[in-house]
Amino acid sequence: MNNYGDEILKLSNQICFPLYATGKEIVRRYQPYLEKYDLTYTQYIVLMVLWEKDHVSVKEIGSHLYLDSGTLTPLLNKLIKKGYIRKEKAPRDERELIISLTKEGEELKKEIIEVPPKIAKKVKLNQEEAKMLYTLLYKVLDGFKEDE
Amino acid sequence: MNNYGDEILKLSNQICFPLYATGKEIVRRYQPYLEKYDLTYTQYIVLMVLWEKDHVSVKEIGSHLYLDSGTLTPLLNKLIKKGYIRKEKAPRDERELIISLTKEGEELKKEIIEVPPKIAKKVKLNQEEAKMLYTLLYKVLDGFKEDE
DNA sequence: AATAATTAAATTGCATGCAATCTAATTTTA
DNA sequence: TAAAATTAGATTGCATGCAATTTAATTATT
Repeated sequence: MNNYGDEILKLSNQICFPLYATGKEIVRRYQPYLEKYDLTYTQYIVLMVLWEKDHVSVKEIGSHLYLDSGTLTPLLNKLIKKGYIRKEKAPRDERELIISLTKEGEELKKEIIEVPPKIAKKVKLNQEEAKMLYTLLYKVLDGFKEDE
Repeated sequence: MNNYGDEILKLSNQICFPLYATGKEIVRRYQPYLEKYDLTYTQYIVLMVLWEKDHVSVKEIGSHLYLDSGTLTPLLNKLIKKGYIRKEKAPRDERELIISLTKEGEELKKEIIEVPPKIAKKVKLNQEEAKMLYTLLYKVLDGFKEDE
C-alpha cells in the first residue's frame, strides 16, 4: 500500500527522535559556557525571560518556557540563593509570586551575551536554514498547543 | 536603548530555545500513550533500537541515542525488571554487555506500532515540511558531532 | 454572604541526563 | 612481556522535568 498517509506517518515518526536528541544536545552544549556563570541552561533561559521583561509571575515564566511549578519552584530558589533574582508576593493577588532581577542578575546580562554566538557557531546552519528550522519548530510547538 | 546585545538575548531570536522546548514536548506528548505499556519515552527508544537490530552493546545503544552509561545502566535494569530485555557479557570482550530482546520485548513491537501514528497526528506538518525539518535537525546533530 | 469552583505555587515521587570518577578488561607500547 | 594507556560499564551526585496532590487565595454561584 504505502500511500501518502503512510509516508507522512513514517516521517513524522522519524522526526520525533531527532527533535528529542537535538534538544538534549543543545542543553549539553550550552553547559560548559554557562558553567563560568554558575548557571545551568534552564536557569539561563529563566533569566532570559526576565531580561526581556522583569517582574513576572512564576506562571508567566512557565508559559514562556513550557515549564511547570514543579520544575520552576526549586530552580527559582536556586537563582535566589545565587543572588540573581528575588521573589515577592503580588500585592493584588497573594497567590502569585512576582520574580524580579537583582542588580547582580541585571549585570549578568551584559556578560552573558558572549555565550549565544559561541553556540551559534557550532550550529552549522546558514541564515536561511536557521530561519526555516525556526519556523518549522514553532509550527510544531504551536500545533501541540492547539490540541490541549 | 535596545541595542545589539538585547536582540541576541531575546528568546524569540534564538534557535536553541525552540529546539530545547520542542524536544521536551515530544517526550511529554509520548508519555500518555506509552503509559499503557509501562514505558517511558527513553525506554521506548531503547527498545526501538533493539527492534531494528537485536543483540547490541550498551555503547552502541548509547551512540544511537546520544545517551551515556550513566543514563542507560539504570534504564536497562528497569527494562530487564519489566521483562523486555536481557543482558549478558560479550564472550569476546568481557567489558561489553550485549543487550537482547526477550520474547515479551519482541512481542511488544507489534502492539506498540499503534503509538507513533497518534503522535504523528499531533505534529501538524505536511510531508514537505516534515522532510525539511528532518534534514535540518540532522544537519544540526551532525554539525555537533563534527566538533567533538 | 456562604459554598463551590478555580487558580497559583509548593510539594512529592519518579525517571531521566550528564559530568566525573571508579573498576575491570583489553590494547598498546616501551 | 610488564607497565601504561585505553575502553566499556557502573556508580555518584546534582539538576531537571513532569504528573499528581496539596495548600492558600480568589472568583463564581446560589
